[in-house]
Amino acid sequence: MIDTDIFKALADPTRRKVFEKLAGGSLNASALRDGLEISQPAMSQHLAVLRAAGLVREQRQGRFVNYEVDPDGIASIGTWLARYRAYWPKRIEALADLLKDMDQ
Amino acid sequence: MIDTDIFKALADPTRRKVFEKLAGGSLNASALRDGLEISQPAMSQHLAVLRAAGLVREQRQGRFVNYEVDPDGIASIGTWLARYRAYWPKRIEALADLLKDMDQ
DNA sequence: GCAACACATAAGTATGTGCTTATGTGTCGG
DNA sequence: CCGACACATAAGCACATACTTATGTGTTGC
Repeated sequence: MIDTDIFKALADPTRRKVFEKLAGGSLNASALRDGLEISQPAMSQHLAVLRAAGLVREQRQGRFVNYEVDPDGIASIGTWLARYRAYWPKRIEALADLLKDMDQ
Repeated sequence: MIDTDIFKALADPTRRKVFEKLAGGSLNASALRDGLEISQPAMSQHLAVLRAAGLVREQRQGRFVNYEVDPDGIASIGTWLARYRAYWPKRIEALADLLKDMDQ
């Protein structure tokens, strides 16, 4: 299950913080570290998990590796969530149609 | 973090299957078992996790306990996902406004 | 009342996860 | 070239998780 990897990846608070940082723009592994109190290997491992889940993608630039949000991961969550649209507040049932568009 | 509980709960494939079953309508713990090869205690424990995460709510009926999807849990995921709307396909950027409505 | 039922909880165990320290791989500047 | 740098990987360890078997709690029908 690809969903398993995605949800597992997001189940860790540190990884969600990293992901949120990347949502603000592309950053390399070192830049991602400051603010968060985390060792270099730990960050590297977290990024590997996010990458394997399809939530993040990397782009080598010399000796730096730039990470950015992978829209495919976000889209997967959207698709999963769309299956339960019956339980979203009624006001936004129009959402269903929009999500259907997204699947194509 | 409430998000941690939600993502952890959904990271388990069995729990996602249970949740999907409940999305089809309210069911008691025994009814949830058939189809899935899972012991009674294991199901009970999974339901406790889903309940603690706010994804599911229970309703005692005599000696049965009826479970159903809790819309609050679904809404929480929607709210989380809304923060990354910049990375959704452009076509559904209108989604952002709809999600904003949901927060109230 | 009491046996069968529906479910929860306790305790033990195997496996998974996230960290650590140590080391490896590739790149850059002088 | 070579030392400093940016990052990945390996191995070990503490703790969490998902299961098991056994037992507890409350409800129902006879």
